[in-house]
Amino acid sequence: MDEIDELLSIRAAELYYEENKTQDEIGQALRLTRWKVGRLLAQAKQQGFIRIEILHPRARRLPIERRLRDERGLADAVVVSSAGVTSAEELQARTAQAAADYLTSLRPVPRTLGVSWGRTLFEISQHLRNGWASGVNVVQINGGVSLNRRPGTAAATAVGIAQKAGGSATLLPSPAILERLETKHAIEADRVVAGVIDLARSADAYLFSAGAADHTSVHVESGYLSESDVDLLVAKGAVGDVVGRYIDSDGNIVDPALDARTVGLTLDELRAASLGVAVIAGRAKHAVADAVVRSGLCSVLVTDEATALHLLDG
Amino acid sequence: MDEIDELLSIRAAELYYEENKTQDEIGQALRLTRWKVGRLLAQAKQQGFIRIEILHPRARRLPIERRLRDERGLADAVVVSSAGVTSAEELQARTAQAAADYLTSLRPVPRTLGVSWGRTLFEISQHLRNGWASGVNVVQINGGVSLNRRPGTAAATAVGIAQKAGGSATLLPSPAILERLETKHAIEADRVVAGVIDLARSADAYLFSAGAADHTSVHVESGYLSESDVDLLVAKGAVGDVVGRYIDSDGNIVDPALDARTVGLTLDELRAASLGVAVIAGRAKHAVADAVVRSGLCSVLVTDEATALHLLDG
DNA sequence: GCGGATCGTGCTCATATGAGCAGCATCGGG
DNA sequence: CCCGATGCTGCTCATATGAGCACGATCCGC
Repeated sequence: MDEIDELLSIRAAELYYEENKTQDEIGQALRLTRWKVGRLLAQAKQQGFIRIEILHPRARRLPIERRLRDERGLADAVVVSSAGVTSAEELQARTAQAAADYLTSLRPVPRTLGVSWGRTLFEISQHLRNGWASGVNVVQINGGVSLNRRPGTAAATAVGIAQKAGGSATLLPSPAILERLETKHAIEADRVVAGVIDLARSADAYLFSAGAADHTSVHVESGYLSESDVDLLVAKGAVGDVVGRYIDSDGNIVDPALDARTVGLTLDELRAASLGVAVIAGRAKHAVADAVVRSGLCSVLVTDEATALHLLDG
Repeated sequence: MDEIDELLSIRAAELYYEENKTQDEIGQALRLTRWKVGRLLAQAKQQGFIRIEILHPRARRLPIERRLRDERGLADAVVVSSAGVTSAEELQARTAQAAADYLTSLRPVPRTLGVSWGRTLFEISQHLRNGWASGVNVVQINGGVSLNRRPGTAAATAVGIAQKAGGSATLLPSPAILERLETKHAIEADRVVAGVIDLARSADAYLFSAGAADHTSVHVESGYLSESDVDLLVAKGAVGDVVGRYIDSDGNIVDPALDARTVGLTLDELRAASLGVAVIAGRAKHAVADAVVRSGLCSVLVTDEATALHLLDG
């Protein structure tokens, strides 16, 4: 397109989009035929001079979702728009809302839903509406008794999701990570715990998030790991955790010994699931999100625009 | 619009604008009639959920131009888009380009064009194309012999504009501001000077900018005023200058004594012109721009989006 | 200078969209 | 409980837009 056509296409776009003239009227104004105007507008669009944004907290970015499906092999993806977002909290809220919406629209409705816990999951539970489904049994897929602060959020999350669906929750009565391997084996040998884990393995769908490998992690907050433990994991290449298990950028377990002391579904079990919905948002989680998607830990990803673009460009 | 319709309108907008589906297809996807979809889209637009931007250095904001004409009584207005502008220089360049475009498209082509001088005018002269008009006589409307730095830009501006139009330039051989009133009278009495000013009074159109009342002013740079002179003018309420004459926010002369020593057209002569094009852009000039428009110094304004919005909101 | 290839143009025709209207549901006052 | 007012729905019809095509201009190699 030459200079003169480029300028004309801008003039045409102004009249078309800002003054909502018809292409015919624009043609008269600029002394062009309406077909020429149509072509100019098409070119302006195609060259990216026209930017159309949907400004709404619930807005999604369908073209990016499509690319995630096509280029990253995901079964499905939900990407919330970052347009107009000012704080990390707002982004987190939008993503949680989108995850809640996705869960609500799932067909067939899962009879058993395995869930992890953490800030993201808790927020999703709060964004779900009463009656989002009926008769869903929610089961925890990893250990989650908080040790110090915010006791019970893990339980509150699962129970909240279940109650709002008019179903029941099955809690995993175990710490996330145990200090000694023997204790972990003993806990797993417990009839109740073993039963819950079996139930978790049989879930129709899983909903989980991922944590960044830094000091803000819920595992540090909950007392399962110390800040220096996390530093050590980072030194070994950890980018974050999924259901309490720390992985590197290829999705491999960073510290097998630690992993062996972690209660709940293994990552391979999660990978084998037919429907695993990961909800991961925010700048801090770009690296984990990448690892999760690359290593096939989820089949569905709910995320924000910036994280999605990171996955696609990287 | 209730919550559910709002959400639907967002979903519809996503499919319509991002996936370019037809309203009918969207209807099928969302189980709505195509009329409902059309109404949802109209609502989304009307409620401002859809934002269409034209991203191009030459893009204008026609709705704002219309408001300037309607609400501020201008005969015409040109507002350049600020979208994607990163520096003040870029904004200045866009505005100068727009002014050059406006001048080029002026019908009837002015036979005599009165111009001021300064950074903005110089930039406009550079953005004009060779042959932008034919046979325009350009005449300076205020004194403009630079005293120290950048000698000759005032002359270069007028000559440049004239040459590119295949016409001639008539320079006003006088300083902008004289130190003594007597000298000013003497200069004005000079046959050549008086002739130029008479010619300037008879111009068909005027093109001028405005300066901010601060130390970056060309009058300081050129040595006509000291920094403390400007401080004094500001203390008296000056917001900026037009053709070397400092005005307050109502467009009144701030310092009549200084004004009497300033050579060139008076503001009242400028106000009486049938076509006066003011080109004013940038954050620093919001206040002068306001004064110029309020007091009717120009009939046409070329400016940037932010300045225009300032004029409309204030 | 000639003939083919290429491109842009303005048409025809099919499709998509918007305006306006009659029918129906919903709501609140009598 | 009834009835008119209100607002939403899905239609008809007019208009705006897009797809595809035939024509003529322009460019380039021979």
